[in-house]
Amino acid sequence: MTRLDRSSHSGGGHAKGSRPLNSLLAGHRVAQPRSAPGSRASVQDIDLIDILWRQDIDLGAGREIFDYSHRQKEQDVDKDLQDGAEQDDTWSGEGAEALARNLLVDGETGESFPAQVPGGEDQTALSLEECLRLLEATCPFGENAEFPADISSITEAVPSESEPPGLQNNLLSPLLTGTDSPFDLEQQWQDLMSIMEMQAMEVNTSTNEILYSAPPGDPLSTNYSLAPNTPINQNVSLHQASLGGCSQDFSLFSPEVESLPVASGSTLLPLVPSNSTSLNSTFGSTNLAGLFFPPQLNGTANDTAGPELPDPLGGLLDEAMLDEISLMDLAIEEGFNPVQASQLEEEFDSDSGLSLDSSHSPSSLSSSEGSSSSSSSSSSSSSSSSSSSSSSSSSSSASSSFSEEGAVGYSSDSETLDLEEAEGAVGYQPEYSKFCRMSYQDPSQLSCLPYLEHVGHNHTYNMAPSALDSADLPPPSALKKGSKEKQADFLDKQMSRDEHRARAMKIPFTNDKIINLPVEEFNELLSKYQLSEAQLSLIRDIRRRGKNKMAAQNCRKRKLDTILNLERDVEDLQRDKARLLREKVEFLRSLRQMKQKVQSLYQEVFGRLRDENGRPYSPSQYALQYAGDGSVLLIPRTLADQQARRQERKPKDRRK
DNA sequence: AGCCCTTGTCATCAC
DNA sequence: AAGTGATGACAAGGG
Repeated sequence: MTRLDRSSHSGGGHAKGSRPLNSLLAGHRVAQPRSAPGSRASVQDIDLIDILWRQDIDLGAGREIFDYSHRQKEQDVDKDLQDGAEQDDTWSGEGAEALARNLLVDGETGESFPAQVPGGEDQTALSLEECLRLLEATCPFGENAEFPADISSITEAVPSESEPPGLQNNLLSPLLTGTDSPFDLEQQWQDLMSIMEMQAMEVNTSTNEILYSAPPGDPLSTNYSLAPNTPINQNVSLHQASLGGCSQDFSLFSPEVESLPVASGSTLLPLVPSNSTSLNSTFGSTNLAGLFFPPQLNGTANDTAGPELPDPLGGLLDEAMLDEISLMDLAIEEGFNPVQASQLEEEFDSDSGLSLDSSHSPSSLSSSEGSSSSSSSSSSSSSSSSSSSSSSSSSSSASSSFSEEGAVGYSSDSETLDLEEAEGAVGYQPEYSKFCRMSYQDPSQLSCLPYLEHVGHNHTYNMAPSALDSADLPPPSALKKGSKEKQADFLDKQMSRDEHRARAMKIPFTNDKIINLPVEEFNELLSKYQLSEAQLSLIRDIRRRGKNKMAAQNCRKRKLDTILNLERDVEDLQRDKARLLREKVEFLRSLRQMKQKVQSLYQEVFGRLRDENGRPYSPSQYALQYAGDGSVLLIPRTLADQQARRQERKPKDRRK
């Protein structure tokens, strides 16, 4: 099924695609007087297509396009395409033919109605079920529908006889203004279109269906056209949407617009409307204007304006549209990939923790530690909290849990040691190596540190010689070859400056104790020995430096954790945003479909109604109204207008 | 030799 | 007030 096929069905189909509008219009004017009463057709004569025709008429397209006689010429589309001049004649003939077929033409709107079916009431109530059945029966949008090959025909057909001359070209205007849109918007929109396609949302199908049946002013369709390959339209719509208040005036789904793409964007430019009122003018003949347009849009409707039944979905759509646009923009900005997002969504659906505090964030995981700590047996006795942390973070964050550095005491709740793998996968080498080195600070951990680790970069000045002896023993081969002197040199190199100083000052206990003992025990230790002032001073410096060293390491770890957590938070937010965008698009699509059904139902029901004389009701004089109990009432338009105004005021009052 | 990274250290502040 | 942690800044060592 091609877009072309579908398009024909809606407005295009009626226009029989290629029929030049000027010819259609001319023919119409000649053959179809504004009022052609007297012609009657029974309900039986009305086939589903007829109903759809009327629907399309109500959609606001020029009635010429939808003339009944026109429909009969559907099969001649190809021929019409080939010979436009001939179509003028054909059209004239069709108009006459329409009259001959006893079509009733609305005096104001020019809509043609199959006349007459006995039994009609001013107040006609139909069950909702019945209406739905009718709707299903009329299920429009045949797959084989034809798309108007000549876009100009559509655009030309837009202006109808009932429209003010100056407004005849306005139907497409909002969309055509897209030529003014910045290129980036166009590009973004195209990107978005591709995204939509990737999501396999069947957007094209649903959209096209709507496109060719929905009234041009349908707010829903207006801003959410997902049909691809319509750069101009898309561009405009996005642009307009960004303008907020103007968004409602545009109809991306309007048949005219959708049919634009291939044909000619340039030719459509002249049709740009001057203001939003043009829409109402365009749709003046439709009784759906009120139903499918936000009330405010109907404010300037002329006498022939359609019923002003409030659109129950209008308000929702308005907000939704704007939000949607913004979301789309965001998504585009960030290169939202729906496919990836969907995949990730499942994986991270529940994971949207945004805590930036490394100490609390589940993401603050010590991956490097996991690897390094395991090798370095990092966690000392004081590394209390680390072990308890069961972070779920599988992310690549190399955030380190300081649990192994018990002495340091930095441990985040979320810290986990199972990040080793994740980090390795990520390849965050700097941190990894860093953490490996960091973990040795706790003397108790040194026993597990790889020997080469210290050889390469030994800053364990505060390590007690005894600890170094056990932890930093050279490889067996070295021991075999090395003499005691070599060992001494090696150990000497392994000692930190403070250790050297302590040895030089003949401090009677290890730096490890000096640094890690609690204050009370430390003081007890000092009291046990007779130490000089120099020794005491050195010991205090060693303790201070040792603690500060660990503090610095922790500080650096925290800093890295924070950065990593922030990065992951950004990723999570992007995923969430993508998911929300997808959901919103889905909701909007559903809403659009519902609106379409309601619209079709309205047309179907209204088209079948007949007064006591068997004549159809004029859309300009009557309107259908949904009752609270599910029934549908036929009420005078004046009454409907009043009610619509009332409902229009309510929201305003609420705002106040 | 210069750059970058890691680590230690100091100074300072806050608790 | 002392002890300790946190952190910016600087310097040294190593790749």
